[in-house]
Amino acid sequence: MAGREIRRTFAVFPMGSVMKLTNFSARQIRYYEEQQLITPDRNEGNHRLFSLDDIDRLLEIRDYLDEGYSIAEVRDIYKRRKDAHRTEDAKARRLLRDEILNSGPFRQQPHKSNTFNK
DNA sequence: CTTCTGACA
DNA sequence: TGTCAGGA
Repeated sequence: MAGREIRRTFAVFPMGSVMKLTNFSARQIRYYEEQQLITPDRNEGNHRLFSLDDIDRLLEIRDYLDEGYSIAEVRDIYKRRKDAHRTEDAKARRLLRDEILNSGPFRQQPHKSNTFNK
């Protein structure tokens, strides 16, 4: 996580900007934070600071809402999305681990009982 | 002036 | 969800 990545997660936008960019009221934005849909940072004065990722998510939430989904349903959508991403991640790690274990200096010697004949 | 939390006449 | 209070 560096370079391009940190820029999307770097929180710098104040409430007022996010309100204009998303057309949501401060009340709604704070509520979505309570629902764990976004996780803005805070500055020295306890004022929220939003990242581009936060804004993207809010715009996405607006789309779901416009499509008729309830906030509870949107919350579930992200929960499922995260779970799917996790199992996918675990799968990738297992494959990588097996790859490392079965090649190079960590290669496991296939133990044959008959190394003589043949 | 902007944003924050808590509360609901 | 809106809105008002009282503070930072």
